[in-house]
Amino acid sequence: MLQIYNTLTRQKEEFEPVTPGVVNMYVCGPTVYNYIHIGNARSAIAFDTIRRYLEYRGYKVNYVSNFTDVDDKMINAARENHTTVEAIAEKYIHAFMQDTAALNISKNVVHPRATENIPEIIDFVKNLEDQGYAYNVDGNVYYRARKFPSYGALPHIDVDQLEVGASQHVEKGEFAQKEDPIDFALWKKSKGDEISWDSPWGKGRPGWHIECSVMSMKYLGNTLDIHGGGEDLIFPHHENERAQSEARTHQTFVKYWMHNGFVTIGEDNEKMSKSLGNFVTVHDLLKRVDGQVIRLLMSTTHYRRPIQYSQASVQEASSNLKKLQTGFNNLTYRLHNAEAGSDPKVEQEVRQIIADFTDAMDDDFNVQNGIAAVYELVKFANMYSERDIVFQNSLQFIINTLTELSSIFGIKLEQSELKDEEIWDLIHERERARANKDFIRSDEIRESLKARGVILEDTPQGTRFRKE
RNA sequence: GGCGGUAUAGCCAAGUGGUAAGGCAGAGGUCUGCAAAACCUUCAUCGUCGGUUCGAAUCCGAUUACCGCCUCCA
Repeated sequence: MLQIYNTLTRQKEEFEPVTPGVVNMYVCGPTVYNYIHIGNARSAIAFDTIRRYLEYRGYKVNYVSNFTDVDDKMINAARENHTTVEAIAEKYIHAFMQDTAALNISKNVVHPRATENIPEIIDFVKNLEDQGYAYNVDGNVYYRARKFPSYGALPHIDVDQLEVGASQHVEKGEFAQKEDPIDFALWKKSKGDEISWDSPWGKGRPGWHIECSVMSMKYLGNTLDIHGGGEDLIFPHHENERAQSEARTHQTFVKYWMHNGFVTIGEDNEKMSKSLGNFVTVHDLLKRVDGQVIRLLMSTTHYRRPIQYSQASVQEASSNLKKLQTGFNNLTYRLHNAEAGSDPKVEQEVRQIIADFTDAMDDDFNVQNGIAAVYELVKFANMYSERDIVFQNSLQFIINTLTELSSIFGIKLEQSELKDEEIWDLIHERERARANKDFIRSDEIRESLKARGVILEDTPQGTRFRKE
């Protein structure tokens, strides 16, 4: 039984999607005014892993993640770079696709953009206005938050105790126009020559929250199974989405609200964020760290807990990735002299590990215990592949299982290949030298290949190689 | 000020009443021509104080520290 922690109820709940066998999930994507940092990547990775596990469990997953390609930050970035909002969006959406590909995030994602859904956004806002949930003040349209009875339920905030402006991020002028400080903008009047669209309220552009309501329901229906994002989105972003959407449809907007914890950095473990300026972009990190390492680093802490980013944590992830890859490589190497048939005890053991894995992941995606099961499998595989006699089917079963479980964490395991004939010649020459006990020559070859990134290891079954 | 989270070995991190999973790093060992890889052994009484209980990392109370949200944020 799969259980998911729901931010709304603050409890783990049994997972039952609206339509049996199908999961409609929406994950808030970035505002594309900059390269994504590893905090953004954490969110993308956490939900990609969740998605892959749901698919492993047999669900058909419809996954939508937006690009917010118009807002104040976009406009400012365009202005500072003397270019257009569209050009900024194109540049960083392209970078996003490259970065997430390097992190092996599934490409099977619908990526709608706010600017491609303006008519739908206007319709949505108009509907809220007609229902009395929204009001127009001089071309700015606001949502009447108190009219939505459960406003504050998702973040568990008592609206009357909200200390307005406590985060010191509110523009002072904005309050003057609103009926109530907690109201929020659905549609913003354009200032001067900013990017804008015609609307019933004059030229303007969408507010921050509206695009997610519109696009999620457009692609996934009125009730989403899962809506995810970083925990900083709980309030106001997701609460406002919920208020808008349920006011519009009078139906439950989301069954399971899921929020990931932050990536922290530095001695104080501060939240990494663009506004604090303490961020590391994925774009830069990929220049010196394998995407798979980042993927594993982000995959091995429970999604609701913070992850500390440091050199040490990267190093540890790197060691663990190597452990998986080497184990896989050694296992695959044994195939060449395995005997036909299978050992039922192996299958029994592996099935137990799979059960442990599934039990862990079913508990709100407990990846630490899930990955522990994978390490257990690797240990078992290492012991098995060193036996004198191994069976082909058993070996293949372990290989398939290891490949499948690792892929849920976005780790692609592959056997090293050597296409360079010269290297093969050297390997064969070394085998002859060893047979003649010419260890000087054989060590020389091993050293020279190591310098070229090819590690040779002698086993009772022959010389095994892997790429460093 | 309101709300929430976290504190377990050098580091990361499981574990919700019965005498502390796993990983990284370290130490010792086995295997090997030597290596490498792998395997084996070894390494903590759970922030502090008090309480409940036959028994608590796990429940209750208090306390300390750190982090986050309170309309920029994943």
